[in-house]
Order: sequence, then C-alpha cells, then structure tokens
Amino acid sequence: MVTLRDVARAAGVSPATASRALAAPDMVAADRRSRVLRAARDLGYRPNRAARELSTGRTGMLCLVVPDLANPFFAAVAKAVHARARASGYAVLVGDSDEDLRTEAELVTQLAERGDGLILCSPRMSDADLRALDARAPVVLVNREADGLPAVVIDNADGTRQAVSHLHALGHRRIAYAGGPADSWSDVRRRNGLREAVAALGNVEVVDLGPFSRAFTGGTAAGDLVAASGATAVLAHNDLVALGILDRLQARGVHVPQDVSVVGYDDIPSATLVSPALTTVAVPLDRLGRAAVDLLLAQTAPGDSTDPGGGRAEAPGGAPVRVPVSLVVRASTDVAPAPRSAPTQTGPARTAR
Amino acid sequence: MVTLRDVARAAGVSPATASRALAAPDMVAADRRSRVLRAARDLGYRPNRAARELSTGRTGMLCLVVPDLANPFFAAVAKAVHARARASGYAVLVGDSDEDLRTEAELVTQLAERGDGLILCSPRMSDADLRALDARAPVVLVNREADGLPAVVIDNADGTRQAVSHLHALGHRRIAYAGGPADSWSDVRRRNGLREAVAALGNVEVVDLGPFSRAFTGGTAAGDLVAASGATAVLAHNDLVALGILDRLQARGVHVPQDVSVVGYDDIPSATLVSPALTTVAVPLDRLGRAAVDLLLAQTAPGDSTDPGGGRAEAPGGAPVRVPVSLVVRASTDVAPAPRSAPTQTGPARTAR
DNA sequence: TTGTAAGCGTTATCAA
DNA sequence: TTGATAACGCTTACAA
Repeated sequence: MVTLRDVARAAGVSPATASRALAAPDMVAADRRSRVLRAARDLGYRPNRAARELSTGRTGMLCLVVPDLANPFFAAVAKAVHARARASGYAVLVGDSDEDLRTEAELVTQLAERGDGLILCSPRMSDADLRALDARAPVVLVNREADGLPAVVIDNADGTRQAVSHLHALGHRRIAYAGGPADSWSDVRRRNGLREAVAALGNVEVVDLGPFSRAFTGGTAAGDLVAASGATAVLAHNDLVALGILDRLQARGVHVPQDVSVVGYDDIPSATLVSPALTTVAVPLDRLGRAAVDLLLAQTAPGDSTDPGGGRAEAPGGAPVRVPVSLVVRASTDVAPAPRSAPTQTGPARTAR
Repeated sequence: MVTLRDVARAAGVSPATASRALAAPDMVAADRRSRVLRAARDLGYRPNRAARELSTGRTGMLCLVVPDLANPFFAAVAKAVHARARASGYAVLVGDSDEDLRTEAELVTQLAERGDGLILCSPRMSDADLRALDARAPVVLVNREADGLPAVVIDNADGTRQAVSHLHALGHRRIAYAGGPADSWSDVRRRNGLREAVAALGNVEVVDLGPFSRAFTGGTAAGDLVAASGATAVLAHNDLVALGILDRLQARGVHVPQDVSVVGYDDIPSATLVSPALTTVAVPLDRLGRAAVDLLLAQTAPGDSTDPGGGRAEAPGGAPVRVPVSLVVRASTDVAPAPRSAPTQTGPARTAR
C-alpha cells in the first residue's frame, strides 16, 4: 500500500507538505505541488479513508433510513438522495427498517456512528427519541415533523385542494374520499386540505368512505363503497388505493372516467401503466431527497459560522421546508361527470373523449 | 467523547485489557471482564469506528452498485442485500450508476476504498475492468458473468422454457416473442431457452417480433406486431414490455387472454396491479441478493483458511450460483387459445372464465 | 511556505 | 492472563 509518506519521500518533501498539496493546493508552492501531484499519480496513491476519518472526525458519508426500499415512493427518495449526496462528494449508507419500529431504532443508532448525519424518511420513532438521536448526529426528517428538527415535508393539504378544485371544475359536486390509516401523519393533513377546499368551494359534498389500508387491496374494498356512494368522483389517499378502486370499479362494469372519476396521490410509476391512466397529485420525490441532503449538509458543513443571510438552505430548527405538489391530469378524470342519478348505472358518458 | 482509555481507567485495567474484554471476552479473567463491561456501560462507551478500521483494515461495510435504485427489480435486490448484510453485522453503502457506464466506473472505484467488498448488479463494465476492480477489493457479480469472478445469476433460459411449456400445454402452437435489446446479456439467454424449448416440443412455431426497448413503450410498439403476427400467445422480454403489450392489445379491442395470451418475465409488483393480472416468470430477487452477500462474505471472512469442504457458499472463482425461476400463472394466460384465424379479430373466446 | 511532531482511538505485538 | 507500547495513515498546530 502506498502511503502519504511514500509520496512525500518520492517528491522530496515532508508528509505535511504532501498532505497540503493534495488537500489545500493553494497553501503550497507551485513547483512542490506539481512534484507531489505527480508522485502521487505515479505511485498510484489512494488516501486511506480510515486514517483521514480518524484524524478529521468526518466520514464523508451520510445515512439514509427508509421504511421500505422496495416501495417506489422511498426508492425514488433514495435515488435522489444518492444523486445529491454524490454530487457533494458524499457516499450514502442506506438502512431499510422494514416498516418496523424496533428495527428502525436499532438501525439509526448503528448508522449514527458511521456517518456524518442522518436522513430519516417517514420515521416511526417518537419525537423524544428523534431528539435524542439528533444529539448524537445531525438529523434531517423527511415526510415527518418533530419539534424543532430540520425537516422537509410535502404540502399534503395543498395536493388535495388541487384535486378537489380540478374535480369541481369538471362539474363534480359529490366527491368520495378513500382515506388512509387514521394514524397516518400524511392522511390527517390530506384530509385537512380536503375539508378546507370543500369549505372554500361551498357547493361540494364529501362522502368519507372511511380509512383503508394503504395498499391495492385497500382500494379494492373502497371500490365497492365508491360505487354505492352516489359520488361521481373519488379521491384516494394514494395511488395504490386509487389503482385498487380503478380495478374494482372496472370489474363491476363502472366506467372510469365516464361514470366515476378517480384521483390518486403520489404519482408512482404504475399510475401510467393502467388504463385509464391515473390522474394524481404528483409528489416531487427527487426534490424531497435533494432538499433533505442540502439541509443535512448545511448542518454538517465545516464553514458552520454564523453566516448572516448567506446560505440558501433552511437554518437548523427553522421552519420545515415544504415541497409543493402538483396535480397531473390523466385519463381517469378526463370527462365531466354523468348526471347524478343511480350509483352504479353504466349509462353513456355525457361527453365522450 | 468516551474512549477506551476512559473505560480502562474507570475499570482499573490497561487499555489493552479493556479492548480484549469487549472484543474477545474469553481472553480475560471474569472479574476484570465484568468490571470493564460495567464501566463501558456506565460511561456510555461507543467504540470509534474510524480508529478500529484504521487498526484492523476492515470497515464492516459492503458496497452495492445498481443501475437504478428506482427500478423495482434492483430495489428488491437492494432490499435483500441490506437485510442479509445487516444480519451479518454489515452496513450497506449503496451506489446508483443511473444506467451510465462512466458513472458506474467512477462509483465503483470510489466505493471500493470505503467498504470491505463490492456487489455489482448488472454491471456494464468490461470483463477486464471488473477483474482490475477485483484486484482492489473482493467483487461479486449479480446478473452478469465475467471470467472467473464469483457471480450469482438467474436461470434465464429455464424461465422461458417454463413459459413456453405452459403455453404449449394450454394449446398454443404459434407463439410470438417480444425480446429486449439485442446486446442484453439476459435476453440472449432467454432467447436460448426459447429456442431449446421449441426444439424440444417440435410442434410449436415462434414469431420473433424483434428487439424492443425494455420499457412500457417498447411493449406498446410490440403490441401492434403481436396483433398482426397471427400468434395466439406472446412472451415478452420482461414485465414492463408485457404490460405495454397488454395495454396496447386492449386498446385495439384484442381480448387477453381470450384472443391472445401474454406472459412476462421478472414478476415486478405491477404485474398484479393490472387486469388481467400478468402471468410471468418470477425471479426471486431476494435470493439473488442474499446469495450475493453470502458469496462476498465468504471471500471477506477472516477465517479464510483452506476450510476443506466446510463452507456452504461457492468458492471464489467457482461456478456461478444459478438461482432458479418459476412461472406464476395468472389471468393473462387463463384460457386455451382461440382457433387460429384472422390476426386481430375480436371474436368470442372459446372458453370463458 | 515548509517541516516537525503530536495526536486521533483502536488493535496487535511482545514481554512479563 | 495482563500491560506497555508500537503501529495504523492522515491531519494540523506550532515553529521555523
């Protein structure tokens, strides 16, 4: 193994100069610098990570913990985090908690001592535990808020607002909502947006179909209720539920969008793989991931001076970064509602595509 | 920060004894051991990773590089790798090459010096580059073979064999194949399986629809050719292509499976989100990932003695681990083929569901 | 600008 | 079984 001493010797300088020539080129005279650089190249010098870490206390790695890597939602965040981290010279240590609180707790404590900071995606941990963790290593929350911890969240309420507004514009006046689990942090917020939007509109009626599992099967169950609800449109907690509804409605001979319009949330890739393609509230997962990295690096950054008004990233403990969402209109809401009459009739659409 | 010296001092022993008490408990007297353990606990001692790494040369991390984390195929592998690595006390450094050769090359060299070994999933690098990398750090290939490097691959050919056999049993005698890119390592093997199966059966005819992009859109293009081919069944390179075919056929009024049966490959989650649900060759991604970790750890393992006939994992440089695949029959091949007549007719199915 | 030398926290070697 | 002590390879005061 080639060490810095070897390079220094070959270049005829001290190890300190060699170190500086590589890390802080401006601090060393041009001729010596080039000698060092060449020696390093010739010898195939690769700095020893562990030694550097031991000396500096920084690993150049950040940790990302998600509930499920195989979930397209979190996979997209992971991809974005990786890209942004890499662009800043960081490697990514990834943790999959398998949707389990205990696993999550173990994972974060293990990873905390391996990286320079943690990005926690939809963590289930308590606020207190999160704060305790933050004392060990800088933490950034994604899709979750806790006390004053830096966080980046989706503007959940605004998404439902947009969806309702879209449906209202199409003429829908009776809209069903197929919500997620009652204890879901995001569903509460999506419901709030729904309530506000409806209140603002005045002439819209909402049928709460009740909570459903956040999966395709949840949607299957919801589908039957939609058909019986007399609603001309349904807004689902997320795309998986919406896809389940779509499938169930079609199996029952209810045409989408002619008889019932369907709107999802998240815009997972599958939304475009079905017909009709799903209108949905697109969540910019890549922005979520990028913002999280920026927030973390802002805390971790060496130039951690007071920096008055300098950095563009949120100050630690500042207000959460709220990422905007946007409705993507596709075929599943392509037409105006049929006249409000029998719930499950399959009459001709008022407006054909 | 609490160091090992602090613990040693508190326990009234030397740092060396403290180190041993924690790492190799049997090497130290019971009384001292318990004193050290208690002191460590009381003081909240957390060993410094960097120092340990510097001293031992081992990081306790392994690196995983995939072409695309957001691809459900690779996401599943990543999840499995993570789970298996964690069970063995390893953390996972993840790299996403974004399907780009240059990025992949940079990534692997960067990661190689951070972990104890690399798992490369469907790498695009040349055999020579892979060998060169292996000289730096232990490498295990997934879904790729190169020289004598340890690898774990899918039994691609067998999957197509199973699919053809299934279709043949249903009565199909004219089968279309919508292949992937010509330079695809796996498509070549899937084609081989197809050829062999057809040769063995004797009375089956294959229509090669040509290469398609491995995406949904590739399937859309293939769909039209299927309809025109006069085939009663189509086998696609992968599920995405199959889904595209499904969508296109349905848009054209061709009923699946009554008019044409469709079979995919991979069994991505979306395969069950469409109707009819997709019959497909299921690839056990979790086994792929687990096997890869086992293979890597077998190389990395400290007890690297000759171990005659001991370990259950493949010897480095041994034959690639070949993971079996299995056909999952779903609705998209649920009926016997309609009588061979006009290519795109939408006549009634011979057998209803 | 450069060099010397003192760490960084562990593990491993070698006597005792 | 234990304890000094020397690595491990790099960074960084501090001096020159």
